[in-house]
Amino acid sequence: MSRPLAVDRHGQILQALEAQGSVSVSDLAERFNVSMETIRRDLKLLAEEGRLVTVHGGAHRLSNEPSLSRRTIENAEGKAAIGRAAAELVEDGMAILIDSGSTTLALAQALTNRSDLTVLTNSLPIGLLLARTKTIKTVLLGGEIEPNDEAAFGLDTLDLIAKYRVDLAFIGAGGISETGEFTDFTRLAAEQRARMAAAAKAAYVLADHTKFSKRTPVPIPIAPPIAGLITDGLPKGEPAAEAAARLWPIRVVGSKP
Amino acid sequence: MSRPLAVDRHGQILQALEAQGSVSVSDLAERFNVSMETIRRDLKLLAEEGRLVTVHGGAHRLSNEPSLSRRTIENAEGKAAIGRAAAELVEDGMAILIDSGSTTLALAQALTNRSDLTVLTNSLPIGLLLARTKTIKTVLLGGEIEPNDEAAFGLDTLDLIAKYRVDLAFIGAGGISETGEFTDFTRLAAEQRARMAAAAKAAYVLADHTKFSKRTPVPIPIAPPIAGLITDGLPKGEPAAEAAARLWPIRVVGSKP
DNA sequence: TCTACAAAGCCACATAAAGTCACATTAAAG
DNA sequence: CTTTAATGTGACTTTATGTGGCTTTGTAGA
Repeated sequence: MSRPLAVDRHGQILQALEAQGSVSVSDLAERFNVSMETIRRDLKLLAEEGRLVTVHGGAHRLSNEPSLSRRTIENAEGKAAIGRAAAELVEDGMAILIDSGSTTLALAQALTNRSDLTVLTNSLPIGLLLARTKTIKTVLLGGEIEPNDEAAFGLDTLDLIAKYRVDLAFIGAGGISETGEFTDFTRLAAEQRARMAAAAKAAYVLADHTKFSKRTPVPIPIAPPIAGLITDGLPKGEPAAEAAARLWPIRVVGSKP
Repeated sequence: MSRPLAVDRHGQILQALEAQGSVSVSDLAERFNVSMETIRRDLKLLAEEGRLVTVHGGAHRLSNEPSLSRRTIENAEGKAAIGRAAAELVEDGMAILIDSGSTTLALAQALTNRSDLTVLTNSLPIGLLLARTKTIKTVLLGGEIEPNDEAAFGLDTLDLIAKYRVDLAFIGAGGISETGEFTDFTRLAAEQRARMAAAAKAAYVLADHTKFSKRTPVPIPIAPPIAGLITDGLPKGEPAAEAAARLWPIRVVGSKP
């Protein structure tokens, strides 16, 4: 009777976690025929490596909870200021496009008391929020839903974007590179944001100051007629901020170092 | 015997809240098979985190209360029974299409613990609910958002429907005519539901017993290969119910007069 | 508007399951 | 055969949940 190696068990725990979102100590103990204490030690170890979080009775994956809801809270005031500033650019009668993300959600929030607008978005929370105003015509750009973003991406979304022309587009970004370019997590998301910008007469990128210290792998191939970047602060001494300042017109709202 | 994790319950409570706008203590206690006291403690905890507000009898989300929530509560048990019955028809690996509406939302609720499914829907609450499971691939059929339905309708939506073929479709209806036909409020919605049914190998209509006494102007031009109607009761003496019984295969779940 | 009654809420206590820690035991490696 | 890392065991603590008595709230009928 060969006992399975501990490493195998760790791998399988993570796999189960990926599949189910959460695991219980007692289930795992039964499954691997080891004591609950052993499982607890496994989970504690994996938790220290930052691969899961332990809870009473078991563990659940970390990426699960702090998706959009947590991000929304992060630097809420800064994002709200950006949202208000962006909303001022929107005139009655315009058709605009709003990308997914917590910063762009702040823009949608700032638009809720407006009327006579047409808003296109791939974000479900933004779509719901604006549709409920009943005064803003809202078009949802469909596609495959990305759970972390709570927004649609994919071929269908690209198709739909191509069918519309809008006055303004407000784009988000995953991060900003040392060269001042906007970057994203995936090739698809980057391409999609670029197409959104291209569908508008003028496109603004909304990014709060925390983005300047974030690096994500794929540059967004955004076309030149970008109207500018709206942010709540340019961190001094941050190369990404200085490079971006040379590259794009920047509007700083509120006051962050 | 492993007790389900408390955190999972919290997550699901928040999900249900997002989808329905409000939840009741007694429903949740039944759903999770725990005492009402436990649910109260959960809600109190979540309320302290600022993720919901508790009210007498349950909780509701903080932001704006949606028009959908009220309808969801109307005959909630009947709709839940229909949802569970419909969920049993869905097998692992299937691609299905779920129409918008409070009854179809109950189906989505019943599917939240499933995996290896692809779900297409034009409903924003259903899309959000299922995407958050992370185990169900969700495609949102975009288009213009109808605020009352919180769902997409229009040319774009029809285009997208045409691009897919699914195993099963679950369709809602605004009412049922004296001739037993399903009817809807607008020409567009009726056409769209018919196209949804046509995109599936088999289509079921989900309608609770209250629909038999509702009349809406536009018949849904649904094609013959409809697999049947799932309802929670056929009101006796109601001409619409008797006509429908002659027209379609009907499955009655639960027990309503 | 007032009253009565059922449902919901609250609190204190009981209990079972989960967690922690120290120490014993086992199995594999040198 | 010893060493060492992993695992099991048992005593004790903490947490989660349930239960019963009592209070509060909502609502329907007088």
